[in-house]
Amino acid sequence: MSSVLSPLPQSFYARPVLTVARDVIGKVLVHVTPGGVLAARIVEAEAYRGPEDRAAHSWGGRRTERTEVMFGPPGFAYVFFVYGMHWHLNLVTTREGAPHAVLLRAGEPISGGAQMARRRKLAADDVRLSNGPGKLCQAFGIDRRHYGVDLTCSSLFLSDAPTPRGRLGRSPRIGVDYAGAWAEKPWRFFERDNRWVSRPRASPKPT
DNA sequence: AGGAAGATCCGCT
DNA sequence: GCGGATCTTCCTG
Repeated sequence: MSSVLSPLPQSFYARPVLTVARDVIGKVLVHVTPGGVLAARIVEAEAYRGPEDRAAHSWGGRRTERTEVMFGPPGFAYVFFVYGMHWHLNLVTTREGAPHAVLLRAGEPISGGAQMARRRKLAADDVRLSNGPGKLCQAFGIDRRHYGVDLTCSSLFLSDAPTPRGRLGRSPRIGVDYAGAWAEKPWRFFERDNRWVSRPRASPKPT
């Protein structure tokens, strides 16, 4: 049904970043490719709220060629490259001038599993297909070409959910230990008891 | 001009 | 659990 695979409007993104990060859990990420339609329920996401949030790339008002899209209107894709080999996908939120974004960290495949498996070199039922931000992008074929695309009118978009989400979990964000007190903020949201979540619980802290 | 670090993943122990 | 892979981006000197 094409009705369940239509882009959410800009108004979905034009809200506080923590609200969007929470509400995106259970929504469906869709990528229409020549090889077929890829779709996955988002089960894990994180909010990044520059310029005050030290964990955000837009921290301190850093406005560069890379972060530029975050300073624009909501509903666009912020795609960046890390660790020399991984791409990450963010949703720009809130309003123009507020460099806020939601990182999509994991998804549960519901369509196009064969293509995802081919890209990931795994079996179609392997949880490692998309249980992490880099894995999700590789499975979906997302890279620099998707930087700045309008998520309300592109082949890449977020669709409303055909099924309700499960219980919501919260924890500190992953991999931002360098951010001091900001690293402790519980700005990671995930669907509890879903096996596609990258880490079921918050990572233990050293004493 | 140079270098350090990174919103990670994978394979091995 | 640990370290290597791999390269873009940004800050410093």
